[in-house]
Amino acid sequence: MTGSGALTGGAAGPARSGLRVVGSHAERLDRQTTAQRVADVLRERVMRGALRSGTQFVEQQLAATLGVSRNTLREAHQILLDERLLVREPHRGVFVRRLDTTDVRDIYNVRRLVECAALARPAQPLGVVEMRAAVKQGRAAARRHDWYDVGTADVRFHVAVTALGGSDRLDRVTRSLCAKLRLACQFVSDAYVLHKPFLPRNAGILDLAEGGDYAQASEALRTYLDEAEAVIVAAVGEV
Amino acid sequence: MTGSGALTGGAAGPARSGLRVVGSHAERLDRQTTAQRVADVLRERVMRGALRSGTQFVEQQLAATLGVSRNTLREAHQILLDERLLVREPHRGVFVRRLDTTDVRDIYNVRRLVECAALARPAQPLGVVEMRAAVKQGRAAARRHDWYDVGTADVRFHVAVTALGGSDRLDRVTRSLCAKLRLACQFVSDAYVLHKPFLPRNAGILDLAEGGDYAQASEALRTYLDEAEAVIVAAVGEV
DNA sequence: ACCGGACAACTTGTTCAACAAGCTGACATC
DNA sequence: GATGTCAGCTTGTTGAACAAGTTGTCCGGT
Repeated sequence: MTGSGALTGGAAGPARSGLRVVGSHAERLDRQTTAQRVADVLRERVMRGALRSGTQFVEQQLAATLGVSRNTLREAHQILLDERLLVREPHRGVFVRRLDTTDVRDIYNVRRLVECAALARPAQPLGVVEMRAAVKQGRAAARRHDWYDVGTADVRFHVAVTALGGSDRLDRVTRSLCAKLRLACQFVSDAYVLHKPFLPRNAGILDLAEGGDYAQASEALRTYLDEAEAVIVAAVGEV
Repeated sequence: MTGSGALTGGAAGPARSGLRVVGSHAERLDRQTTAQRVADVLRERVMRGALRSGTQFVEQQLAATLGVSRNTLREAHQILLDERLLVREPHRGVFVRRLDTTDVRDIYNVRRLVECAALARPAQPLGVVEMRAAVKQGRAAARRHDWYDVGTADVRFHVAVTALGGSDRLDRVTRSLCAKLRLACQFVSDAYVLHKPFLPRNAGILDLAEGGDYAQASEALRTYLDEAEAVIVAAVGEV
């Protein structure tokens, strides 16, 4: 161990101290393996756009700078490979995934199906409080002109919408799709254009949901997704 | 390398010879890494029920019998871990996942959403030929009393249904959920009870779809899923 | 008989060094 | 200009080693 300490990334996650009320039947302790932490660090870098689409992860070099062994790094790669943030070309290397317009359209098709269904017939209406928190976080980030954080808040909002449906698995789908979409965000010339218009939209959807008008909220969400798709498809298409 | 040859699994996949028309922008060659092949072998064993839910994968021993190194085996584990067929308890080991009734219900919720939507408004109606092939395969397997293969055909049928929707990502979701459900099948006392009643159901859904009555086909599918859920929940619940 | 602590055996977590397999680009050849 | 060869580099895989953590056992104290 070189002790470079490159792994002391950021916050390890929300609300993690002492004993946890175990969700259903999951991990007992939140201790993470090194490979998972490495994956977290790399995921964050990729989503922030620090590693552009298409750049290669060179094992030896990356392992050295992160202060972990090549084997451990490879385990981390496998995690991100499965999340489809990276792709592996045998004997050539792993690369940050490139999304094309087909990918973006497919992702939005799935999001329309999943999110709109959850919002139209919510199984856990109490989830709106999380939506509200996300809107608040987004506004605060916008005031700071921290567009990455605006994006994070947006993801949080849409995961919250999905959570209304009460399915852990669908939550994971939305989270994963939003993460992948961030790969495409780097093609939008400036983040301002990408995120700003969608803040009031989320707020509008929240209002409708809080008013109990889920049908109309779901419609508004569909419009949101259509427009977001158009923006990103345009950005990706002109590369 | 011990040369035990334990990895020479089964068919590497369908329709793979010579040059392929590259799907969209994916792998150029179908060459697999050793870890992937190991993962394939283990996945097959788990789904066949050869490794019961809860059994531990002991690394040293398993690596030896498979004729691969511990590191490679760990990469394979990571793949199956990502697919959530296995769970890891830090410093204790990886285990074949155990599904509870909550899991089963959630899985069927997602399947209802995804499959019924695809069948109700098919984007690629030509996909029915694959559905038909799956029904045929299922009947043939039933005549042979090969209930595992009946299950495989059933998965194929429902993936085909999902494929009508035209979304690669949703296909993967269905495939993954069906794989996980197989973990629960071992709790059904005999496979006959589990699979036999659903053969004619699939055939009925196929008839409706071929007749162009997608709305009613979708309804029939929903009924199918409701009943299948009940059977498996009952089996898992009484353990 | 019950409790808690020390301890040994074992498994997983991680690293390291080495070599085999396969890709890439440069150079030589026709 | 097209093709073949070769060296250099990166990834794929292995085996051995040690650190860290878990589990069960033994033992003395009460």
